[in-house]
Amino acid sequence: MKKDSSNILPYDFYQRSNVLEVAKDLLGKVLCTAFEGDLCKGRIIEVEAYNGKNDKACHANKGRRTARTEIMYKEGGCGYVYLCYGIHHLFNVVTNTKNNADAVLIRALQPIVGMDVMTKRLKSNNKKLTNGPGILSKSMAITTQHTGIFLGQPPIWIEEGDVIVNTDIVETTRIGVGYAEEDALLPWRFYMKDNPWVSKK
DNA sequence: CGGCTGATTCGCT
DNA sequence: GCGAATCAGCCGC
Repeated sequence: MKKDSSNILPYDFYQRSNVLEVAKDLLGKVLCTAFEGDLCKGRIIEVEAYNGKNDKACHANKGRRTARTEIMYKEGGCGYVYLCYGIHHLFNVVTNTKNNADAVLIRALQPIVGMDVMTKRLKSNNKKLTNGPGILSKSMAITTQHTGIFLGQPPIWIEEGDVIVNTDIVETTRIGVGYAEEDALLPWRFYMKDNPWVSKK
């Protein structure tokens, strides 16, 4: 039997100091959005960790602050959404405490609720709805205007998922961060082994 | 201020 | 398998 709203993740889940731990724990959790009455839910299948000022792949590397990255310095539990390649809205979860600019990029979901709405939002057909960071944001209707909002209530929140059993977690390098020199080699991408919703192949 | 690059995706040469 | 779409941030002039 499912519980109701009480299974929304508490903020102390996000505010732990080890972003790798939070990233792995987010696998299997359920990302939810509710815009204009359209409820959508997706199980988190794939994530990447970004470790604030010590990570050359992170926008907040060396403590950089701009209007965009300012969100990552907030306390854990809010969303950081930014525009990539001028087109795609990428959704991250801010972790750690205030002024520790860590974040977890949500890279892929397994749709659970609202596939019809997602399909309508994408316009283009015969594609998977949520197997990449840009496309999942589009399916869930998340945009840069939602950056900075907290994830404890509608329109965007994250719920407990089923307990993960008999599923291996693959740890490997992050995607598209070749510019990060030695940090590009860190095994900070996590996904469920053999899950068909993982991005790329 | 111009030019380049990117945590990507889609469509077609 | 390559390039366009198209914008925020950074660096050099």
